Amino acid sequence: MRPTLADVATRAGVSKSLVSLVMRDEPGASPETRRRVLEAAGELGYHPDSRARLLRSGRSRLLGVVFGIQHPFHADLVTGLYTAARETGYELALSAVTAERDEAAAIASLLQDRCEALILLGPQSTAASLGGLAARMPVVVLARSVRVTDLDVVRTDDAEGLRLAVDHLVALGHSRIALIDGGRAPGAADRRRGYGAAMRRHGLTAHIEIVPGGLTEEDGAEAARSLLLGTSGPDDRPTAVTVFNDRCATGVLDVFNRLGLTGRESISVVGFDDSSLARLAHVNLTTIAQNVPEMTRQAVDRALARAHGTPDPVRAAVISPRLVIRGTTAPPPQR
Amino acid sequence: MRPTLADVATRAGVSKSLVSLVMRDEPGASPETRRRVLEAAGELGYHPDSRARLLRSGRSRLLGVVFGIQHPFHADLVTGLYTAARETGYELALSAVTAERDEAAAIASLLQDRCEALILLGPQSTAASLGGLAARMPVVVLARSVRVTDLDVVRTDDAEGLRLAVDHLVALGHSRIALIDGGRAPGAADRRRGYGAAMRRHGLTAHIEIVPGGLTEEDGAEAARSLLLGTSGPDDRPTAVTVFNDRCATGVLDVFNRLGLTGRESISVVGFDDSSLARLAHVNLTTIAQNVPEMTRQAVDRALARAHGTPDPVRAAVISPRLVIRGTTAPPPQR
DNA sequence: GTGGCGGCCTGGAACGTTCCAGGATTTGCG
DNA sequence: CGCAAATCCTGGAACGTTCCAGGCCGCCAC
Repeated sequence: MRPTLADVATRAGVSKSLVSLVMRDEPGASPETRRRVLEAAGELGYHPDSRARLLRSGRSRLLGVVFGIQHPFHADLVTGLYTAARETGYELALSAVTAERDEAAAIASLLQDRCEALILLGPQSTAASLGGLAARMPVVVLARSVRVTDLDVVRTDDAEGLRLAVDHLVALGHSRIALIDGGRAPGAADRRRGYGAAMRRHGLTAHIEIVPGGLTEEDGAEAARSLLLGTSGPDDRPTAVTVFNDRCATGVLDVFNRLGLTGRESISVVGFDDSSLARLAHVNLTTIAQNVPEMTRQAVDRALARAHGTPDPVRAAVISPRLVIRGTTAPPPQR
Repeated sequence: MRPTLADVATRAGVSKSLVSLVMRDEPGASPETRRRVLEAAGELGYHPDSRARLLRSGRSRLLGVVFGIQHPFHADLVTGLYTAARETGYELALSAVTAERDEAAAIASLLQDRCEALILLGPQSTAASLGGLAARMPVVVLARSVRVTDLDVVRTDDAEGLRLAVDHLVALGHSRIALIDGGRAPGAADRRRGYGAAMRRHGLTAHIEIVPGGLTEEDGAEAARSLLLGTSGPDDRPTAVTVFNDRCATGVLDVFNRLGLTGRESISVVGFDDSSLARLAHVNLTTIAQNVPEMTRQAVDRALARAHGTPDPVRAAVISPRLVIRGTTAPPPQR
């Protein structure tokens, strides 16, 4: 049986209450007893039982997080959430969405844990069901835009991201710039809009070309092939392409490399996310970086504010992304 | 305030105990009252408080899982664990290791949750500290071999995996087969051993070549470059390479593709893990598949057996891997 | 001296559940 | 018809914490 407060108390020769004080680092115990209590706890290998602790204190100091375990960018976000939460003294309760465990199941399992708030990473649920959830407890949606009241949204300014990408490519001298799209993925619609607007602003309306893509390497590879398919040669193709996300962009790059598109045939590629993937030296992908530390900090802050009954009056935080120039973009080849 | 058992009880005009029975689906209530209770619970939006429930019942029905959030293969394992756990009626409590949150912190946070057992994915801790942990609670180590009593180990037969890889390459006609190594990573030592043994068995002792590598794409890319560096041409190189894991192998492939190593210069590549990465059509990596469903099922079963005081007498489950032939291996080019 | 105050400590009542012992009421059966 | 068994239900004691109301002591100021 695991040791309890009472065991530590008898061992140290004090009362349960005092041990409780010491474990929580609260004032009210002399340095000497404090030392004795900690020693006893150590010897017994005592760890406070969070269940009992939370049951009694009413507040769980727990933040529920729903994320997609196969999604590398979610890994970056969870990493950020952990550090943001640590500063506030809250713990994270993770619940993963997998191929065989849907979002509803992931959320349901957190509901039993009495989290004080829920942070959902790029959720797929309908606006209606998110609304229903938000009516029952504080909810923050991260990395997806959703028009529902009673919940906070923290997301990147996707349109601006694509403006940055297009501006960069135009500045390098490109005009035939295609977009490989994310379909129904969170943020995809905004990125399409941003792409179209930026192209038009540069007077490149005629060169707008949107290729269906997706979130995975696979989708990127397919899109890259369909981009080249049926073109008669380098003159008949975009000289640059901006891609829905880094993962998809590596698929695109892979196809380009395999086909040996270098020199006169080379095509610039811009990704999105600045995931750890993009930073790898051999990939070295120019990309639009989402501001993960800022996003995760805001998500945690807003979740807690809502939990404490003082929600931020501005429901959506739209964070500016930033362009990271690496090796996959260059001036268009002379043809 | 969230409704409690007592609220439901008064609303339905019965005792707390009765409501408790009904909520747990236990016999002992008439169909009619059962209906009334469920109705009352529904109207109030009642959800049982798992904390109180677990506190009282002593058993948490919770399995702690420590995993590396940046590690794609761990994502596959967690997915398997979820489904394995569901069949047993247990829930998973996830705790991630991130760049800024080490394994000790991940474990400590689970200790507070009174999990009935801990499953550690490829842990980095020393054998000694694992032993200390195992003395205090049931522990299963997954995907790493560790010589410690009082804990279960579930792992792939790494040596056999490399034997499969080498046999396959030899059958194709290769003799100059190099290994790109995983260094100190879990399983790496066994894979080195298996590689050496298989090469010797085929009389290829002279061709044994071990290149330092690692777990990431980056490590793979570097190893690939160093493999080619200083060789005078195709005749001076291995014709095949077997790589520590899929992630590292994609780095290797990437460099090979970029350098345009095709036809007469092409080099076969075998990965390890059969992660979702390898299955992508454009990567199409020949690899050694770890049997994830079997490993995760065993891990959960052994964790529970240990938790219930009936540990499997055989402390280590060594699962056979299987060769998955895809597109990155072929007979050596005629030179 | 005595009152008061601050620092240190204790006892016991919650928190929301489960579990146990037993109280009614009905049913079964000789 | 009576007694046992079965069925349905209730009350209250746990589980391991936190929190509140106090108790004891020594010290200082008047």
